[in-house]
Amino acid sequence: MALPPRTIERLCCYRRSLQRLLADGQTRIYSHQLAAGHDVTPAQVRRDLMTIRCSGSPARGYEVQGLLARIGEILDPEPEECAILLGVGHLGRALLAYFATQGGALRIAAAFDTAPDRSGVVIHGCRCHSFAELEAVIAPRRVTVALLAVPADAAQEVATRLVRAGVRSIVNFAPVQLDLPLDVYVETIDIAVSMEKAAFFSRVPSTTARAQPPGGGSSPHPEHPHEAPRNRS
Amino acid sequence: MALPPRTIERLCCYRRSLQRLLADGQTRIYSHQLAAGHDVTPAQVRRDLMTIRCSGSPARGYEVQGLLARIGEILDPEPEECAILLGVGHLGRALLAYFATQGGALRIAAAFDTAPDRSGVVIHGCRCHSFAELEAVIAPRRVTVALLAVPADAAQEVATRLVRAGVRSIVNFAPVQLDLPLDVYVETIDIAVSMEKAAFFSRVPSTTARAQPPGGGSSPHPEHPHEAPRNRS
DNA sequence: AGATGTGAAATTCTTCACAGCG
DNA sequence: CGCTGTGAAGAATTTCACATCT
Repeated sequence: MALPPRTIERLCCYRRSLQRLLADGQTRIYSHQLAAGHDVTPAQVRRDLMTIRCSGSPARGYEVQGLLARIGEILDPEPEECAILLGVGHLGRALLAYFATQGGALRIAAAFDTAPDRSGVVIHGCRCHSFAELEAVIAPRRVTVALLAVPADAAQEVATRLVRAGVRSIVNFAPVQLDLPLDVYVETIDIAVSMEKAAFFSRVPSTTARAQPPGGGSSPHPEHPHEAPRNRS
Repeated sequence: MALPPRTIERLCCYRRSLQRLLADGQTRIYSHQLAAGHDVTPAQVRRDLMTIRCSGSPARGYEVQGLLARIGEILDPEPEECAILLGVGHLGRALLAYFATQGGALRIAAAFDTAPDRSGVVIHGCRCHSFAELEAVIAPRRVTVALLAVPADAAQEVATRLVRAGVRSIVNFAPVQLDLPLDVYVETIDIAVSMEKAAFFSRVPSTTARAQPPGGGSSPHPEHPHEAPRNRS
């Protein structure tokens, strides 16, 4: 089944909440509870869960474990899948530190950098290789995702080489648009853009202001009073 | 004028290209050229530029400087505006390093951390303070954006305090949903989610496959053959 | 009463398609 | 021509609203 991109994103988020909930011993949850933690409407949660064919009971809500199992079926990589990191500068090291502790299902199996003094060393539990070894190191592995944290002017070249080596999906931290085959998925995380956006919306409080119940007066019957998320774009 | 969030995001990206172009001495550009570098259709570019009331000439395209000036009017912060950084761990330092060199218009004026050995030092040109000094340090400044790079379990507390101190906009790197007043803009950058999404779409090549010209045969007249972006979600 | 499940409506965003200009 | 500017169409996404269950 083909799932909408937005739904996938939300499922990732729901899952984190659900895992925490399960750890805390909560076994059931209502759509509005899950919605509250994620700036979405309960209707959105129900729709998302419906989309992945999860169902709950009006009396008891959804089973936390059931949701986690189903979301896991969709999101979990196969056990042998792994990620690699390209570029072990400040950002690369931060990523290694982050995934060394808080890491999800996908582990960073290897890192690569041009600087000779970064080759061979182990940083936050991850072995760092020279770029020359790229193909050799990833060939025997099943590398699903590459984290591209190299300088902007090297990003395209490295990305092209990654794809030639078989990588199907790239999380790109370089502030450039990568030109790659259509069947390669690219998710760009552009911190400067996020910051500019944030600065802009701190001045102009977001176009998509939540639609107030139209008409000036007090609407006599606000029906479901609890269906309102935050208003962020 | 209220601009759609997606348009704002694209304007940030266009601007970077345009700045590079200008530096290279190019004075004019057509919508399809700008589109090519950003995975959007020329129609989208024209629509975006129309939305911000830029116009070009059919013969010569758009003036690069004119576009930059207009985009600047929209995106540029006022000169005294600045950003602050919360949390000087691995990620925080990476952010400081990044903005020390490649920084845009908004400078990081100060950083904060709980660790005593990080107080008072200057990292990548940015002075690091103790959290106790937060209000005192930011009070005389006009802090528009806060970069929140503290551990997940501290994020909510710090965010609340930031808002109380007058911050209107937060770029949140912690993998938690912040509960804040509606008028505070929050942009969450969740690397784990991005990676899970990337892993998923490496397996399931994206719902929104670009619509092939329907009907099996060769369409006799594919009209504008050059209006096709990448297909990423 | 308060949930879920879900067609249908609404909204947001993108693309089409073409008039008009140079 | 090939490009801009743009109304109108089309997609994607979200929300409404209500039948239904417990």
